[in-house]
Amino acid sequence: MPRAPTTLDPFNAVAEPKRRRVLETLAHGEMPVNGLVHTLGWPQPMISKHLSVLKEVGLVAMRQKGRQRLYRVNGQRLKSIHDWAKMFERFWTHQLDRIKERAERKAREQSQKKGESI
Amino acid sequence: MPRAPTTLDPFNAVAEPKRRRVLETLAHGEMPVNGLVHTLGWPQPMISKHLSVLKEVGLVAMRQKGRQRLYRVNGQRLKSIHDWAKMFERFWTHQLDRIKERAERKAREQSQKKGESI
DNA sequence: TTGAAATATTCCCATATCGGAATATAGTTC
DNA sequence: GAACTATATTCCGATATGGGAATATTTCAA
Repeated sequence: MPRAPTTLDPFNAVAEPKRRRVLETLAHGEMPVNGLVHTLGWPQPMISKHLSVLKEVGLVAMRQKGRQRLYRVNGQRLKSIHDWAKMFERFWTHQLDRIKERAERKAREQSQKKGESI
Repeated sequence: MPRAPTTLDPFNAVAEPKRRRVLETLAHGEMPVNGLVHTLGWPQPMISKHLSVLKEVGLVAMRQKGRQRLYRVNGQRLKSIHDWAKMFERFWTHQLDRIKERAERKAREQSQKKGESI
């Protein structure tokens, strides 16, 4: 079984670093494809292909304006990633974890010393 | 060029749905490999392999206790995902966007009507 | 209608992946 | 040190991928 398709969900789509850069660029505001081409300096087909994936998973939305296609970030879909990560919030805010970690490190250093002296 | 390695960064590691489930399970607290095996009901080598990826990118940490290996979530690494997504926060909290979106939808409906009447 | 601009799609290929099965390794207990 | 427990690693094959190059499609303008 191969890896899950990039179009399976926002997590897979966002795994590709270049697609993250596209989103970051669009964070500045709605932009046509050529805007991204010039800002990022990548070949146009490459931009279009990445946009296609982002659009399929709903991370960006598009509207047509003349012969241009203006892409923009879709907040709701990005929120889903944010919400998922938020579920681990206590692991970086709670002071308790740092204390526990320090204790563990000390314990490890202790056993380390013991090992070295053998 | 194939897809970026899953061990490139937390984003790639977390793309795999099963690895997300492993992390969610570990959110309940430190747990040995067999704990995950019994909780998730997947083959042990599968759990070990996913843990290996998560560990390589630093999303989990491990400590040995007898013959068991206790895995736990690493908050700092998960925070990096949270922080990245947070950069788009205004796209789901800011009221302005919803207003703009509604205006755009209206405009689209308008041109839609025009098209239908032709 | 012909042309040009803006964007999307197709075809190709080298490659990392996930799962399954089997096996290897480390630590414990007797 | 033999048996056992807990976990990790290896080997395998099918598959979707991302980039490059070329090409197709859509839209406007003259």
